[in-house]
Amino acid sequence: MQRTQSAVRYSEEEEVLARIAKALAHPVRVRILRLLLSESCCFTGQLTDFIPMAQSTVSQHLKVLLEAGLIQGDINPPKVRYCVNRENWAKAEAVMKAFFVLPVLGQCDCS
Amino acid sequence: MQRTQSAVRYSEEEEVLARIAKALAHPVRVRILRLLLSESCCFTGQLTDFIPMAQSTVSQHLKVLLEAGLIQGDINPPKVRYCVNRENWAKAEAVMKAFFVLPVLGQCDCS
DNA sequence: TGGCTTGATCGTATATTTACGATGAACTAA
DNA sequence: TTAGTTCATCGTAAATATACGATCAAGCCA
Repeated sequence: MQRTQSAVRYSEEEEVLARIAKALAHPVRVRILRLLLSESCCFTGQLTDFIPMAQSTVSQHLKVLLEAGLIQGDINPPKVRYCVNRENWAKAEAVMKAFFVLPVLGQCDCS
Repeated sequence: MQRTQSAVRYSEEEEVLARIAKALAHPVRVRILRLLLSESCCFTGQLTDFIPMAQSTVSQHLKVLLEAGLIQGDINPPKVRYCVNRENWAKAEAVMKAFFVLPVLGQCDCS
């Protein structure tokens, strides 16, 4: 059994899926995405009305989603309107689906 | 705009999805799951042959997946055989699917 | 101009994650 | 019993994530 490291290289799929998952890995970001998805259109700082957290914290989570490409912002001072990035959202869905579609093969007598 | 906190409560769905996503949020864990899924059956420490990391680190990642319920281990000393927990895997797939199935509603003129 | 609103960013504290080597526990084989 | 194998756990270091208040920037309105 190998016991030391030797430069880990991940495949594109591994990296991409992990990156998407990381963006979804906090309940507040899940909520933000659901709010953006369920509203008829984009959203603004009303987000902070639905999310009982400091404004700066919400902004930080928005940044994470933004950097993951899952949302985009329309700067319209003094307001900013956020919405789901449809293209990347579809990509994320496809990546997730492809991952879960892998069948659990064969029989296994694990306890 | 709200600027201070006031006890954040998340819905079950928000918590569950974030928990699953967190388990998938590292490329090595994605790889481990793919290995377990693609092999005809369970797996053992051969994992460390496919993953160039310290054995203790792989074990740590296995623990994360284990605690998320995505895999299970069959202790068969001195070996341990891991496999995907089919039931929870199906649940995870359902939760993910339900999340992504939310349509991106309406039109949006975000930049 | 001065003050208001919105929202990002900064500085900071704390918690969690990630990685490693070393060690320990459990069982097998000699 | 002794030695070897497999794998978890411990201890630790470094990086990242999370949350907050304070502040800054941009634009509005009076």
